[in-house]
Amino acid sequence: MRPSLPEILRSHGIQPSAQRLAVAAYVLDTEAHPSAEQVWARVRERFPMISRATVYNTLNLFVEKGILRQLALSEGNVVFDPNVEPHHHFIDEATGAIHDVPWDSVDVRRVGDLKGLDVREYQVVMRGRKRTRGER
Amino acid sequence: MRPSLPEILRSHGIQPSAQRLAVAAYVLDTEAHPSAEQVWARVRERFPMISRATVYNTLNLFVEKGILRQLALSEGNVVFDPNVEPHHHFIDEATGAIHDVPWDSVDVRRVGDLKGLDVREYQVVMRGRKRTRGER
DNA sequence: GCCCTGTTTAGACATTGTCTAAACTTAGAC
DNA sequence: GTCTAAGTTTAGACAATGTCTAAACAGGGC
Repeated sequence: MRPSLPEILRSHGIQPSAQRLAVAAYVLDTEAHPSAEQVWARVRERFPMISRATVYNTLNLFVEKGILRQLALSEGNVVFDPNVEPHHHFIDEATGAIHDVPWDSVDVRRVGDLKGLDVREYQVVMRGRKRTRGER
Repeated sequence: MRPSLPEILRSHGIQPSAQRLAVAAYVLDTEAHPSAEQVWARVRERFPMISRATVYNTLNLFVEKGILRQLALSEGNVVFDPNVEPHHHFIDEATGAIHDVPWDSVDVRRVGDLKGLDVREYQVVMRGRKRTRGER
């Protein structure tokens, strides 16, 4: 069973507040990889008085505390991902949608062998189209 | 021997002009992965009357015509790369510098096997530090 | 020379994000 | 319950990056 939102925040050193919970409720439970403006729009539906600055502050705080990851994959789109475990990304060229790809479904080798480079983390970024229907 | 700049532009369907050549002279011959503003600053040193809009137009045109690639790797930084062949990227966390990594120096397998995804292109994005001295 | 087409320009505008100072809320001490 | 200090939120100003527009400006073909 998943810990409650206030527990998740507290366990990462974040003091819960109504605004932070509202942001967390949306952003920790989406696969949509939303931008900051999209998060603001969504949260405002249920919490119309929340300010833009608070949403930005909160997202940055969550990233800093490690419950969210910030991604910049396609041009000019910074986006948030609640999946902080290592994984890859697939970008649908038709729609721009970003999908997570499980770590184990791709083999990457020899990354550690690059001379002169101390690679601390990596991911494969893929671009293409989602297949229609069940082909493959 | 490398074709002259006007030939490169023409062979990609771009009509050469003084401004386009000035942008090309810098951006096609750098490994620095500059942003649009950096390109503007650099080009202006030798060509002080060039406008910002022209630099943006020209870079977008070059990307569209395939002599330049646009990258968005680290947060909020859109950057240009004259290397349009497949290759990977390494981002130095200390400096933010982006380095090209040759395609063959990393093995990636099973990318084609992902079900539901038709992957048309991919790259490995690595983050870490450059090693000091000759270790490894 | 004169058109026509394509290019360049300055500045207005849009979008995304940060900063500031004041107002507000909370937790804990009393 | 009240007080205070610390932390949080707010609106709006500001900054950085990028696009758009309308006018000015080549340059080639006639």
